[in-house]
Amino acid sequence: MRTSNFTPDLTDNQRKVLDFIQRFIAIYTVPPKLQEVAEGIGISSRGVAHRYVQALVEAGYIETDSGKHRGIRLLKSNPYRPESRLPLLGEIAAGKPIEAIPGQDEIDLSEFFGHNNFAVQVKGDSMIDAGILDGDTVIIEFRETADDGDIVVALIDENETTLKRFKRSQRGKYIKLIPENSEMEPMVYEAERVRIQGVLIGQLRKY
Amino acid sequence: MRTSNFTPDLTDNQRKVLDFIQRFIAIYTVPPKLQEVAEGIGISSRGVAHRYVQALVEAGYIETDSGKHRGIRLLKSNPYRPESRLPLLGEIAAGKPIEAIPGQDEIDLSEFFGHNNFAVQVKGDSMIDAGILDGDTVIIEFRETADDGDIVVALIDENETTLKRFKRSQRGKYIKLIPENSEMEPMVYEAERVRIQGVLIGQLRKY
DNA sequence: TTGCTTGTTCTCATAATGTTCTCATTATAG
DNA sequence: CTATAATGAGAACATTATGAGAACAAGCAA
Repeated sequence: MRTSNFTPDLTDNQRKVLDFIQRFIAIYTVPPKLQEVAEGIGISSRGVAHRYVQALVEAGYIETDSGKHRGIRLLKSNPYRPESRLPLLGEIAAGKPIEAIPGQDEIDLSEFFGHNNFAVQVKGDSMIDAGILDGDTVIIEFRETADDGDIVVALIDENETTLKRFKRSQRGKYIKLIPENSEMEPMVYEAERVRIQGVLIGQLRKY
Repeated sequence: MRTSNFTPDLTDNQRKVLDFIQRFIAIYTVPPKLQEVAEGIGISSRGVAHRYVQALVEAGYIETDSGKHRGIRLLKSNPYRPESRLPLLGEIAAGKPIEAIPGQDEIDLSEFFGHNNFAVQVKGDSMIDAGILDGDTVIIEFRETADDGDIVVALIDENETTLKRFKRSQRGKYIKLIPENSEMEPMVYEAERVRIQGVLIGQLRKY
């Protein structure tokens, strides 16, 4: 519970409130309202929460937009920034223990969270040979164009949506949508019938 | 890019509306009308929906083609989405356009970033039937015990590390490490020779 | 065109939130 | 012990945010 900030000018509870506000913002991206602050530190009075918040204002840790809902602003940077990186420990199944390779590298998932991205849950086995199983979640970048070989979310006849590998015919008149499953056949459509909704940029699965 | 030092320029419901509009466009490819916005956030008044939409216009998030039906255009996406969550659009590949999953409209990846987790890059095809391909990244929770059926990172003879499905023999004297690849055979070791380093909790792939 | 739908502008109410108090209780220093 | 600071509850009030719906204008389709 010890943090790097040593703040002797705050009481324990004021410290607790500041801590809560920082964590709240990290999680929800918006500051808490007084009711939430109160609950966050285990009391029931908005008035008391307000008193703590004012103390933090006077101590110079935060500002408030007086009257506005969720009007708290942090003045110093938030130590609880959400993490989107993980230590990457090296390749597995090689001859050495994992521990022998200290975390010198990390993997950054922030590109998964871009503004035009969304996640879709996959139903069915049509992409099983590409390692995309029924129930997996795929991450799609919202785009209207794709390159040959991309895996795309395609809308057919403004009606049916599928995840397939994309290929254009030589003159661009037809579009071939190729399942990655040896038991299924590629489908060919006139280009006008197919609209790209997005391109696969990632895939993930929770166990 | 989102920092912590700001007061939200949108109220809770205004954010909800922005979120709804983005999701609506992703699903139906056209912007919603006010009636749909109203229903989308659980109110019945077109007038109120209009007020929210106007607030978003003034905040610079959207534009409207004044008077036109479905005249909303997105300008910038909302910065209020935490970097560990993605909008989740529902299941793909069924016969219909993507539908939202009721009750669950985003996926949260924050559990991937726990302190005891690390990422490992997979080498080889031994888990290919489980949809884990060569080059994939798996997310491991650092643990020393596992249950039967878990996929684990196991260290054999303090020397060799592999990713396999874990199974204990009835008396616990032996441990079977099962590859998910029909061309490979399970391996059996005396329990002392195998040490669990972690358990698979997630898997991801970048394209 | 006609008739219906949709967007826009209002007013009126109500709920939710921030703010300021008073009063009581607990912890702590001296 | 007493004095003081810190804490908690909650009432009362002001302001902000929200919701319903009427009335009218503008778009849209048959």
